[in-house]
Amino acid sequence: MDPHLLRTYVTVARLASFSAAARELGFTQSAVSQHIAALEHDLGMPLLSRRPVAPTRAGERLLEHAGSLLLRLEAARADLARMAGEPAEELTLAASPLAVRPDALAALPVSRATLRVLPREEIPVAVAKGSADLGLVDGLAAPSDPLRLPDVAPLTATGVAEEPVAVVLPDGHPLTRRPGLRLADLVDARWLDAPEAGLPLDQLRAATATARGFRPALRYEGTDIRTLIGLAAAGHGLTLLPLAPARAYGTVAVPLTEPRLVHRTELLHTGVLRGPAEELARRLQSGP
Amino acid sequence: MDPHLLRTYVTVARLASFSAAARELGFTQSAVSQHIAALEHDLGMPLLSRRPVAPTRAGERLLEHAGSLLLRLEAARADLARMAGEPAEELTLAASPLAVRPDALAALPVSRATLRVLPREEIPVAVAKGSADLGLVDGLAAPSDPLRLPDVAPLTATGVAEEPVAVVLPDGHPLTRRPGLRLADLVDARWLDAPEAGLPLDQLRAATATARGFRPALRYEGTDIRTLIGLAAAGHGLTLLPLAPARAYGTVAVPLTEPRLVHRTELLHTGVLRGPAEELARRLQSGP
DNA sequence: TCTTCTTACGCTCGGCGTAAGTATC
DNA sequence: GATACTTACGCCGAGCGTAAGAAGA
Repeated sequence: MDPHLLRTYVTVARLASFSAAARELGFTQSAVSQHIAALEHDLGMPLLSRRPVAPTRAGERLLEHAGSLLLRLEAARADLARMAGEPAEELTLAASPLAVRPDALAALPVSRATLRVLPREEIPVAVAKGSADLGLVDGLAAPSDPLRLPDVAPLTATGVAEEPVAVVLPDGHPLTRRPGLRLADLVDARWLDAPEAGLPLDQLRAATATARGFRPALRYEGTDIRTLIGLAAAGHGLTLLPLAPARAYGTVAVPLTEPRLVHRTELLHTGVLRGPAEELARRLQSGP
Repeated sequence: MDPHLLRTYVTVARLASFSAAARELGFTQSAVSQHIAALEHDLGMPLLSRRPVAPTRAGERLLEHAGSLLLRLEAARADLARMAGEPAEELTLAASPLAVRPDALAALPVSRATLRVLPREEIPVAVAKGSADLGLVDGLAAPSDPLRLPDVAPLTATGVAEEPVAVVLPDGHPLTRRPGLRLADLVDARWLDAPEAGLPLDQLRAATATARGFRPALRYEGTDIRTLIGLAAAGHGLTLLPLAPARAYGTVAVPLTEPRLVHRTELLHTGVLRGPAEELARRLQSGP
């Protein structure tokens, strides 16, 4: 279970070829063969079927383990490396689309900073790997509950903002008049499926015992919120957004009152913060 | 960052001695010295201060990473090993104290089974490492929300039971008459601190923005629920328990209505279930 | 027959133990 | 000076590449 062997294993599995993996890793194909043989011998079972090269059942399972193992290994190295060098002049902030609020933008230093917008799940990974110094993630949670983040490495999360969530309705929709909406009112509605730009609807599923999942309508794969709101306003389906951006373009959005959920933003970082990263973190936390 | 080196490192750090670690690991003390030197060279920084042997700041951080890393490595091996051998006759069920309900006990096979009661946090670890085939964990959650479990390895969790939670009150307590209690009514109360037997109060803290933590009273370190109830009935402090056990001994317990939380029990297992484990899992899931 | 993985074999280097060295209590 | 970690050095084995072998398309 040497990480080197695991690394070759996942590469072989991904490329479905010993020789291609060898090229990518800079080994001879013989070495790759020996790696796999060693791993299979160590675990006492075949991991790959040959011709065509495909993981066995056990191999599939190993891939799940290996992924997070190698990620954590990389995270540990990156974390320690950050402690060694000097405070680092340049700064990278990774944020999910809805986590970027005006006050966060105001806190950014004018130069030597990069703002990288990524899908929600990739934020913790980016911070863990060290490809970002700080992360801003958003999500749905009960008021003052922490977000459910995949713990990909020992990261520290601190809440920086909470605000109500609202359902964006097309102009003239019958529910427009209401001051607040319950999710139960909307079980028959069609929802926009926007995994990158919108809020994760699957977190709502648990809350609504009545609804057996959400009926998806159009799917939007971009990260632009304005487009998402446009789609909702055009009647392609409902979408859930934090109240402020939901109403930013003059669209009609009604707060969601039941279940009681808030849009929460958390700041993610590793153990020690120094230099510009520390400065930015302080400003983001005291910001709103 | 070879796992062998990490293992040596955590051992040295734990024992605060190179030579003691060498004895425990079956190496010469010279080899241990070389391991640490190799690790420090690889990461480019000192990890341990010598005389006395103690982790540096970076070393402390590495310990956090190394712990979960080695655990996951062990979990991966155990998981794969379980897929290889035959379905295994003996069966071990690890459960937290409050997860063991009468219906779970009824589902247990009469022989060749072990029921191991452990503190809540150790259940996922036991299942991951393979020292238990199945796990039953309990905790507090919003209705039909999954529990927040530390993801120590790719485990599958399925809900098996949910029931109301109640506050155990001493006889004659002023709040006894009420049909239901809100946590806000109880912020001034003293709570029993029973991390192993009781429910995790820290999960409540987030829910009560008003209360700045709970005022702890007596601390109980055992796992026996009857004792815990006895302490509460004797007026040593309040305690939170699932409704049924809370009232099992004729004690006064009032359901908690706000925040809306349930006592949830989940079944934990790894990817594939075979033999008696599969049988038991099915019975536990359909049980209540 | 060509491609692709496996096996044989030799070489090199990593890693362990023995033993000598060094620093701290 | 005793204890505990480090360094020197030699030996063995792990792991890589070259090259030959086997098996499927």
